[in-house]
Amino acid sequence: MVLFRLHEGCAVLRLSKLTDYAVVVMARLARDGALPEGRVQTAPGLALATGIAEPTVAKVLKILGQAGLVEGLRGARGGYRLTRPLAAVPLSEVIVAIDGPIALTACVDGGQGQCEAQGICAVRGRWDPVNDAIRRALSDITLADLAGPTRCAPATHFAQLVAE
Amino acid sequence: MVLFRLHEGCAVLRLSKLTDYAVVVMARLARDGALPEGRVQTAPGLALATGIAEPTVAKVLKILGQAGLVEGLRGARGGYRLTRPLAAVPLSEVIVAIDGPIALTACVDGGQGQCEAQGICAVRGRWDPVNDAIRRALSDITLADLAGPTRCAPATHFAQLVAE
DNA sequence: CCTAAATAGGACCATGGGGGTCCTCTTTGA
DNA sequence: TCAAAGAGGACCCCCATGGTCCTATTTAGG
Repeated sequence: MVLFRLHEGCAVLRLSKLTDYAVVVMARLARDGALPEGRVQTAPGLALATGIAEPTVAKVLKILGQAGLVEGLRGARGGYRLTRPLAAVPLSEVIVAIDGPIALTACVDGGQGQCEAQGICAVRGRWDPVNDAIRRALSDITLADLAGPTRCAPATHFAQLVAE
Repeated sequence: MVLFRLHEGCAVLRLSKLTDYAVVVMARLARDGALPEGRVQTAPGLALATGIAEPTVAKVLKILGQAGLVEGLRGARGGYRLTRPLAAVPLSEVIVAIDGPIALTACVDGGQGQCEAQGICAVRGRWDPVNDAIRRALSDITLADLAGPTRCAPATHFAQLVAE
């Protein structure tokens, strides 16, 4: 399972800040019409719109681009746009793009040889139902469910704004 | 959601090592008959049985004791025993005991005033379905599901054993 | 009554992974 | 030809976690 701490020390599950940013940035792209075949939005512009630092926005967009979740157009008048509408992007895909595969323990899928060789790990394999449940929950929710019809800012960055 | 990294860098969701240890230690308590009203098991003994460092085992047991998941008996011939059978302990309770409340973002439950004051966070509140789904998944699985009938070692510690 | 064994409850420190920034190269429209 | 923008890295700092240790308290047993 993923526990999101977000530095408030109140939550066990951690969602990486970058994933939080990614959701916000993609929601902003959708809001501004940067949809497939639509007009693009620049990283500096998205930084201004969301309040997230520009280098960070650029970093997130590059990662999302590698994962195919956004399309980057280079050169002057370049920018980014979504490759799919938000409703077609499960949250799990964003998490995987930013943080990697979703699993609770290292005892998943791979690593069988190790555990069996030692023969002391009876827990091995039993985390699978948990992992599956988590993955399913994350796959059933799309970015359209998270992004409201209006503008938004990341929860984490918001805390920074308040603190300043 | 909770992502368990476990230092292999392959998983997005992170489960804290201490939680991993807690599951293993509690499973060992059950295996050795340290059930409610049963005989107790000492921290040093559990350390030997599980291969986890003794100070770490002691720390985990103290935390579990504060959460009421185990009962500690002081003095000579003292030790720990479970307060409930494993089948009555949802995984979520162990996670909460070790890491704190389970939630994906800080935008949950509390913090309403902040977000509304700023008026820029449209995502707020929309994480709730995700959080609920995760909590539900973690609550539906008990330690009995994770702990096999035989002995076990934590996945993380196991990796250390292999590496050495 | 005294001692040993064990828990309770802290303080304390090191480390590594993530967040964040910056630099260079490439592409492309005007 | 130039400026704007993405692509792809390298790089650094911070702090949360994991791990250890110390002291006080409790208690069985001789």
